[in-house]
Amino acid sequence: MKHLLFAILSLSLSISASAAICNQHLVKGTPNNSDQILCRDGYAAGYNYQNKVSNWVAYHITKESVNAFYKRSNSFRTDKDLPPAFRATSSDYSKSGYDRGHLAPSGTMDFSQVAMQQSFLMSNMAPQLPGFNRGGWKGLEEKVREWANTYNELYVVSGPIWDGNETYIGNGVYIPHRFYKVILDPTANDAIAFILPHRKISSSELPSFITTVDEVEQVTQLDFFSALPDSVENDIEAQTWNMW
DNA sequence: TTTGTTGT
Repeated sequence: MKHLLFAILSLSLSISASAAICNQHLVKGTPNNSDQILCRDGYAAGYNYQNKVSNWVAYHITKESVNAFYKRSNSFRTDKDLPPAFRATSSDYSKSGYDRGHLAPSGTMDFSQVAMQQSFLMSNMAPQLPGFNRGGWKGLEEKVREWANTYNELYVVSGPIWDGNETYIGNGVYIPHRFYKVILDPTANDAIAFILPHRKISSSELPSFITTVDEVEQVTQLDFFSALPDSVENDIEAQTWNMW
């Protein structure tokens, strides 16, 4: 009986702990329910069973979190929290010509060893061309870490844009034609958004991909920052933060 | 590289 009570207590504690972790990243709103929401220390993800890639990953970062770092593990792991039929695996990507590109970046999730390791779950990956992943995509995330230093605290949501005629690698991992990133400064209530074409891009091209949160919502059918008061949400989503 | 990967 003691053991049973202990088991129930631990289970409820672990459930409330993971809900609390999700709450931290989703406090400004959940973009949509997707097929399954995954809660990690460094980010929350809305996973797409059909495409085997997350529709969105959301992460709250601070000046402190981006300035702490653990050594990159490079240990990519299948996400066992997903039903087996819908899991992407490293072998899907192997010899495909595409990188296992992080949606929530390792370099931003490395404030603890656990958070860094969780960034290597395959549910946080999308097929990305090397010239994209190691070029402009990486450059934009470096910019995000700089902005976290400048503005103290940010909410970021990032993911693929699906247009319905993608091809796939391996056992059905779909290749996005475009990717988005939306960034909110909760202190000043300012936002900026990017839509990046999935091709080789350099960091110097990034300013040409700036757009509004409204535009990203239109092409993804997601709803960002819905927990903000409507007037604030409408205002920030229609303009671009002059931060570049 | 306080980063991002693949292939041997």
